[in-house]
Amino acid sequence: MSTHTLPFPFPPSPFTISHSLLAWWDAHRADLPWRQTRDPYAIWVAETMLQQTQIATVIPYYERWMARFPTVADLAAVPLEEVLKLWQGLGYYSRARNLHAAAQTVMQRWGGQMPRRAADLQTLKGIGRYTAGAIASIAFGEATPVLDGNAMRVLTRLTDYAGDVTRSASKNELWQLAATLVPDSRPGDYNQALMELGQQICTPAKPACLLCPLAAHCLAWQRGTQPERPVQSPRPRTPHYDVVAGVIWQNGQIEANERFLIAQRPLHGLLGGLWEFPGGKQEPGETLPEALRREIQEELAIEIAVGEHLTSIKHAYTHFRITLHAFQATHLSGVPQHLGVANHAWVTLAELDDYAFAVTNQKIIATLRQVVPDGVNR
DNA sequence: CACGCGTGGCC
DNA sequence: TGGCCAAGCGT
Repeated sequence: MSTHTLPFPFPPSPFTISHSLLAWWDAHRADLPWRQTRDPYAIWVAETMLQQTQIATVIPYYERWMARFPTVADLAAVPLEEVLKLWQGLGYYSRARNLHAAAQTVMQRWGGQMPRRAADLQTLKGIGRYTAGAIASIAFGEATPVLDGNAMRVLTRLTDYAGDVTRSASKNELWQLAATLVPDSRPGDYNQALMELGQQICTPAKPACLLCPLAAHCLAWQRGTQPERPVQSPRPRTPHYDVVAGVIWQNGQIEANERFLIAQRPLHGLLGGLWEFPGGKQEPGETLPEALRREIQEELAIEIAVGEHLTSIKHAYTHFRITLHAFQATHLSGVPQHLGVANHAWVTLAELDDYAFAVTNQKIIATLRQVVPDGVNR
């Protein structure tokens, strides 16, 4: 049990809280794929996929991943392309790149064994304070805290904490509280119980306080302030952009084994390392075809003629929205196989399956498969 | 330290 | 519908 003092008064003893929580969890814990093992690598993969991502979304990705890369050695041995392909559609692609790089670090620097202590785990790329605590407590039994969005909601309500949790100073106080509460016995179970309480009972809207094992100790429940916790400063409104993409093929009429031009995005930044149909944002005062011609010229140094509109796709990212307009286009002076651009490829419709695309471009591909007649590219 | 980074579900 | 939220991390 940690001996840190709380930054605010909270009478119940840590043992009272952890004991009630563990009793509840033993009766109500969900059966999840990554809970059938103590393999630190499996826990690591699951925790990384679960960052900012819901359980139901993660499960099929986790199953595919563990079937394809059962050990850290398997992961370290494959090229990044294959890793990104398996991560396709899961989002936050730096997680996949970091997992891959850290697997190679584990092989080279740690002799193929995951480090056991939270402090050592946190030196690996993509493993921060939360994930280090999760792996160390669940796989190795270290009495170290975790604090995710769920735990933060539970703890702010339990103590009726009024600080703005978007500020890191507030998060530090809550980490301290979390550390105070972690028991020496079953710390991994306790940490999972804390998060699962936030997921199942202490939900953002309409928490089920009547079913909560901690209600007797909960200051927000006593005061009726659950809806006001946690306190968060509002996010700014999300802007909207119109984006164009060119599906570039050789002739106006589709031929057998028609090839399309795709480009790989830079390894860092938005959708880093993924492939896409080339294009970009529309500037003010530009028509969509004008924007497409300009973007293609800047990116690939070729001139195109913009043809038929194929589809428009609305998509919401976290901080902005786009409408992606896809056009058929043809290269005006024949199709160069080498563009002087490193990360591009001419591929058939069937070969598109080998590349990792973001969801917006997956939708363009789906449209393309309907437009291109059967028998071509098959 | 504030911000960029994906996608899907919910209302 | 747009905004909020989800087992966060790196810079």
